[in-house]
Amino acid sequence: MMKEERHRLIIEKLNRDQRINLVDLSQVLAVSYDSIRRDVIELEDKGLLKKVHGGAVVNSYLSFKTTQGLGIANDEVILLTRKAQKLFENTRIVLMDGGTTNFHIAEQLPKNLDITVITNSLPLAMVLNEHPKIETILLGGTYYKRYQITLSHEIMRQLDHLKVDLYLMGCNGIHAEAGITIRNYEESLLKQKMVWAARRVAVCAIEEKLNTVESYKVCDWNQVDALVTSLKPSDPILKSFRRE
Amino acid sequence: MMKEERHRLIIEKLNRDQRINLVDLSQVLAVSYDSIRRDVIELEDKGLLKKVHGGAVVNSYLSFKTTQGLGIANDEVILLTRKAQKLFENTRIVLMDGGTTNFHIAEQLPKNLDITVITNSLPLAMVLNEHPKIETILLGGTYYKRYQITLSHEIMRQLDHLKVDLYLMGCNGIHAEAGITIRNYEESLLKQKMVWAARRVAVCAIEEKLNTVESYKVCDWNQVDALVTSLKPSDPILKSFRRE
DNA sequence: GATATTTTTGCATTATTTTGCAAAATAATT
DNA sequence: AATTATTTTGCAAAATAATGCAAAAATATC
Repeated sequence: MMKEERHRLIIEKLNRDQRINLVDLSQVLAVSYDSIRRDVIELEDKGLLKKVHGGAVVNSYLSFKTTQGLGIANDEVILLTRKAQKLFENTRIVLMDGGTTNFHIAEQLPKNLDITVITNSLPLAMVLNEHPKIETILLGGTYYKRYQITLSHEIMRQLDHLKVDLYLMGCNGIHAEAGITIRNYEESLLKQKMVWAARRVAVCAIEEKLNTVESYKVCDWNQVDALVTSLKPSDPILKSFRRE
Repeated sequence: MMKEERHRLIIEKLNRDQRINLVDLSQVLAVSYDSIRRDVIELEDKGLLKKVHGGAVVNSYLSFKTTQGLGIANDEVILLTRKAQKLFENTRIVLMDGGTTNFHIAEQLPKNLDITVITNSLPLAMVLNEHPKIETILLGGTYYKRYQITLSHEIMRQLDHLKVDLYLMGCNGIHAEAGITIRNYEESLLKQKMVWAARRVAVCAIEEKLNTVESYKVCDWNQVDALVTSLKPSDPILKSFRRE
């Protein structure tokens, strides 16, 4: 039996029973305990289940559905979140705003990472419940249900007094000429301020955002210090973004 | 049976019965008394219940983790939330803090209610996603994962400039002599400020909170303008709370 | 089609976690 | 004060997890 097929069966059984047991599974699927264990590790990496001693349980077993509307990470996003982890090295205070990409990056941060995350995204703050060592600070303001973030003048004022090591920016469009653009005016103002408050700015984006332009500009491309994508650095799509 | 599965069953039973007994549980789940006791300790660490001599009771700050995924509020809470709706008549701006009771009240508000809710509770803000006409303002600050609320000096300052029509206060203990009390010091300071910022203060509480006292005092009983419980107004338990 | 390369698998060994037990300490009850 | 119930603590056995390694299988390359 092939690995992919086992993965499918494991997820199916998990959805039926809410939990699975590794020993049972290895017998039912007639492969070694180790293979099942490795399958479960892979599925956990993809965020499809939560491994526990003796088996696995569905991801939201005892946790609030923060993923409401945020969807399950696909392979491209998983690769992206993996690569993004390097940004957190030698970093103490990180600013992260909304968006699915940032959400998944936060979700996959190492459980013992000891940093401070400042955010205006409610789902992002809540997903960090599972990371006991991360200190989370939530920026207050009017709550925008659609994007599940807060926005306010108050935040602008708070950012005046802040200098963070890294700003992980979510965005809609990235273009070498047009710079970073998004779809919401209010949010673009906030992001400008966040760029200002950060020593280093990073953008993590899936392929479809590259070389696209949206309505409101946040900053120029040269104000971004790092771009993380799922592509190989040599990919021709990235050509226009190369500097020097 | 796996540990995680027991945890789920314990929380489920706790939500049904309001309290559980360790000896019974160890028989029902067919594991040793010690294992159950250790389970309960772990669940208490997660803030999902409160351990008492010989068993455990629901934690009023029971994170919505549980209520969301694992079944629904019980009859007492449903009756309470029904009655609480009346508080929102002729009200434009409401301050609501954390706690399951407030969460359920917010969840059950009429879909077309047109008010502004100011809160420091993330689950409460998110549950209002389903109420398109309610404007939500989130108070920012350090995020307390355990209670899923924010706390900060910043909030105190913001409340200085605020006068709301109604403050719906969550609490742990209500007593005619000792007043309103809770278990967390920082939070008690915030609640004091919220009382100050409100023209009218209401407390919604399940029966077990009546006539109990916790560590930190928020205010005197006579500072509370309305008490909503699942009991009939004539119930003898409410005798000491009667005024006039 | 044969060979090299990578991926997957099962096994053995070594940690780690979980579990149940029993003695001692503490709290509740009469 | 005596009795009973519950909690705490340390410990050893059992179950499970992690790791490194080599054989087998699948895939790519020539």
